[in-house]
Amino acid sequence: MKQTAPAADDGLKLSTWLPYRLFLVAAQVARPLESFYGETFGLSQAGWRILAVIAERDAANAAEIGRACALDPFATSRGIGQLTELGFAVRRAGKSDRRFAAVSITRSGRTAFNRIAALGSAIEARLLARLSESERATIDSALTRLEGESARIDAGGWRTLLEDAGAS
Amino acid sequence: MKQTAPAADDGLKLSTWLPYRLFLVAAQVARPLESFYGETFGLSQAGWRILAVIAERDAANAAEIGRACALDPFATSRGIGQLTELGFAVRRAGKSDRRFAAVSITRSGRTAFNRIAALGSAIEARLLARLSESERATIDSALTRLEGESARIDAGGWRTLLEDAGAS
DNA sequence: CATAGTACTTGCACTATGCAATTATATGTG
DNA sequence: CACATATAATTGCATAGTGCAAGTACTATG
Repeated sequence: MKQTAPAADDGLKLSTWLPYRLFLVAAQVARPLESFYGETFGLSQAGWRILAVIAERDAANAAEIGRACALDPFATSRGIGQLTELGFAVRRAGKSDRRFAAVSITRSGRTAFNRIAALGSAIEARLLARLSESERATIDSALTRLEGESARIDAGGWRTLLEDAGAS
Repeated sequence: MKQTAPAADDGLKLSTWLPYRLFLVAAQVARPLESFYGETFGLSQAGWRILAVIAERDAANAAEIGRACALDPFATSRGIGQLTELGFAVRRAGKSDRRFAAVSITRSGRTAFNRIAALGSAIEARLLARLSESERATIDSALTRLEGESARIDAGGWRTLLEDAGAS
């Protein structure tokens, strides 16, 4: 009476499945960066992403920030809270409409950002060094399309995915 | 007395930084899959990854599983615990050395795996449809190198990264 | 000027995670 | 053969992160 079933199945192998491979690289590369800004500044992942956004976009409101770094409004609000506590950002009320926050990076926030960004650039350089010039170009253009398609997949939800697959 | 500093900085832009772009695609694509196996089977992310590993490798021990899906021993143990509670896996003691677990997928585990894998394959197909044949080949070979390099980056930690960058 | 709507925040319950300590087993040593 | 040491896996507990309901502050509209 055999209980287990090591038999034939759908051919999905984690190690060759594209989304998992992307995830693996992203996760492995994020870990050292995360422990750096965590240990050094007490910053969370959301905090770092928001810091990076307000470093290039002044007086952003919470919704803009959330969109730019794929965070929901709650996480965004908490991340901004963390940054203001650390003195890396300031919240002011919006100019015309005071419901909108106007979040700006501070001088010490920019200093922190530059230190983290240096590490981030070093990581990216290490990765890019493994690729030829033409590979970089291919990946750059392919990633743009994959970003778009993955956003649509996400927006559609799993029900849509099964319908589409069933209707083949 | 200007407190904020929207001035020049290190040129890191989140939206063009390779690790973030990989993360974005992986995260957006994982969300619908995650809500599918979460709602349908009450499976966590770790649970799904372990299920995928034991679907292709019978009688694996916890360390093997952890390595194969990049989970630490604690998360691995808990994931296996979840799978056994759901009836998707069984733990037995190792044959020669009883310290090693021998985790195997059950029939209902395989059924669940096949349903999730179908959705996973549909997602991958949606992504691949956006790429040409030659792009797929380029990305496949590039990802292999990026996986290796990111593993080294992770293993080295952030101190190593700064040393290397400083010694340029 | 009350009503509804928007942008954001907070509180609270729930979940996940990290790490110390524990269990069970195996192996080397006097 | 006892005993210290090592290894694989698990569990307990404190802490941190998340999701969602409700709340605050403001604006727009009939």
